[in-house]
Amino acid sequence: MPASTAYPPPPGPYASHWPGIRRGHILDTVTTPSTSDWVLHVDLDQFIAAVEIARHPELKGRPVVVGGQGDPTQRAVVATASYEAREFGVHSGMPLRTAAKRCPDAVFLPSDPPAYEAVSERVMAALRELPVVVEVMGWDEAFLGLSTDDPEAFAAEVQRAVRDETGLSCSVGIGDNKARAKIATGFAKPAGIYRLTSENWVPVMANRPPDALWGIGGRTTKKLAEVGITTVGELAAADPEQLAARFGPTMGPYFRILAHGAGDREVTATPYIARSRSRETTFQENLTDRAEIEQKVRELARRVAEDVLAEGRPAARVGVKVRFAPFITQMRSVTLEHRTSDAAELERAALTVLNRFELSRPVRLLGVRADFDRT
DNA sequence: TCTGGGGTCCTAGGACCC
DNA sequence: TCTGGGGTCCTAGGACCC
Repeated sequence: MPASTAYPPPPGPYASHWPGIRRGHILDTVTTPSTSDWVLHVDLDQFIAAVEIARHPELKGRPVVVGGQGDPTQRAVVATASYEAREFGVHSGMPLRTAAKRCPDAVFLPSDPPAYEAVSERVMAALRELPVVVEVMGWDEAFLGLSTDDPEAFAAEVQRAVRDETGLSCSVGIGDNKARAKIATGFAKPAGIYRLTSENWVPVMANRPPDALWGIGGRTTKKLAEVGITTVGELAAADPEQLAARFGPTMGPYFRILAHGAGDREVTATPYIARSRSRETTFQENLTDRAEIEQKVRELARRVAEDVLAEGRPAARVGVKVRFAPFITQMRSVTLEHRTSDAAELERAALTVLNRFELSRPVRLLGVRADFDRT
């Protein structure tokens, strides 16, 4: 049984998922890249399930569901479902219990993060062998920056390299920036190649719902619908002032920019600097005993302290997260008087913050977070 | 659908200060 | 005191992503 049931991406030096557009940035909304300047987005197909199938070849062709301890009666969710399992409506984030109901014949396997991490490293190493800049975005995806006159041929070479190195299949999106490359990958799946640039952006995207964009999810799509915006095309044509009034001065105009397909095209291999480290646990049985709750917070704080120490920079804030039954989440935090990496001090701070909660309901999750100062 | 774990960034209100 | 206006910091929560 793995000690951890962590889900991708693991803590590590990964790039931010924030597409990186801010007020004041000059945006490239219409230009076509020179023929030799491309962003590729590589995404492994059903990565976790594929790793498991690779080491259990007898599972090939069967519905496979990976998550938690592999026990569908437990409180846990699906990390990845194989394409066969997806046919039954099983998808990532779904409770294992629900997955078992939808697909009773599925094989349930425990999540084994170290195994996925090891395979991921081989994939990334294979990508780095190519004449590209590699920006890792998680266990199973990366952006590549490169120069070529034939991006499709290069994408096929990427697929070949990954398959030869690891036996795994991947999809490749080709774009004139990161946002378009990322979205293109979705159209390439599985095992395909797709190109999305300013040339075909409007015909491909204009009639899709806003959550087809990277950075707009279900909540925002719903709110946009309330003001009559139901497609990417409508969002692209919306009044920035009105969007700012509804979604804030940064997010409002930013959504419109996303709808134009604009975005950052800088791919960087520079190691990522973490802003925070956190640990959290959902309990199989809710906790009600205060002493036990305190004990769990201590344990989490010590694990966070290890991560802080490994980071080599002191923590500046400590936060505690409590999820009460049925599913009410609260967070409290403090700015430390002085920064520290000391486990005892971080533990003490976490307990002080815990004291500010009213622990009158059963607790289903506890979490501890340390924030670093941004420099 | 009884809903994991680890992150990032933005927003908004209040405190506090000049 | 029947109270302006701007700036910054702190904190809690929301949304999104893998």
